[in-house]
Amino acid sequence: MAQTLDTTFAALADPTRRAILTMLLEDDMAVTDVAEPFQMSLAAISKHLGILADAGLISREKRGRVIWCKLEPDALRAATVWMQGFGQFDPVDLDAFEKFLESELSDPGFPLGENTLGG
Amino acid sequence: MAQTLDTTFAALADPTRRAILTMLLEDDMAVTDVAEPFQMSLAAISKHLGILADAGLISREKRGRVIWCKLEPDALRAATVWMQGFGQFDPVDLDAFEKFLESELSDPGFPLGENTLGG
DNA sequence: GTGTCATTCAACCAAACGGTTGACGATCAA
DNA sequence: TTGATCGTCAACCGTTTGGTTGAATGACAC
Repeated sequence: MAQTLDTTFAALADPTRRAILTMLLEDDMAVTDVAEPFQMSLAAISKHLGILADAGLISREKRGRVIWCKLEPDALRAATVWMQGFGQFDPVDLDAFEKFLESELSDPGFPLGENTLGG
Repeated sequence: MAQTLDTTFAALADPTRRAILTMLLEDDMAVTDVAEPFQMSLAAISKHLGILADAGLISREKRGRVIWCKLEPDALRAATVWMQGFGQFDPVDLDAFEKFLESELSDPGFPLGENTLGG
């Protein structure tokens, strides 16, 4: 909710959190399911989700006893504008990103828990 | 030099370091001159510059007894691609960035040392 | 050489970070 | 009501971060 460049970039600086965002790009997920591929405690994942939510990068909605996590890509807007201003390179190569996502989500992918996703 | 998303985003997460990058966008600068607008020690700024250099976001070249700092915007490429992949919004609004820079660099701008530049 | 300027290094500090465990409140199912 | 599941909270722990100070290095100027 803070929505500052500070919190946005800090949230993105952790590979576990980037991996979570990548998973949520596919579909909304319950907290337990988010935690499943990682070899760390549910409480740790819950903290990461809190940080992502504070940065506005995800939202959480409680339905029954399950909390659903949803990507909020608009939160990246300010940060993207900031970075593009420095980069000044040609239109970003989204094909490269697609390939990156494929290799991350499909194949060996998770379980991770340590360094992954370009970290 | 590390050039990972981890180090890039971590480097960008600090408002002082983003301010330094903004200054370097105007021109190359000596370490002492970089430090001048901030109300913190030269050693602290030197550390920040080290972090930016480790992330590949700046380079440092020694000429005589002066070390010149230079922006290396290409280091933002991987991070920009990553973020754009999530954002999926329309071409980024560079006009907004120009205005942002104006307001940051010209008017009250520095001295800062705490929270600034959208932090 | 002597001094001065530009920058980093080393040691230290408080606060924040990323993780753990165990207890807890809510919700569903029997 | 009892019990299992979902998720967070609270306390703790070791490491990292962002800052300080003072000493050390390197390069110019006299």
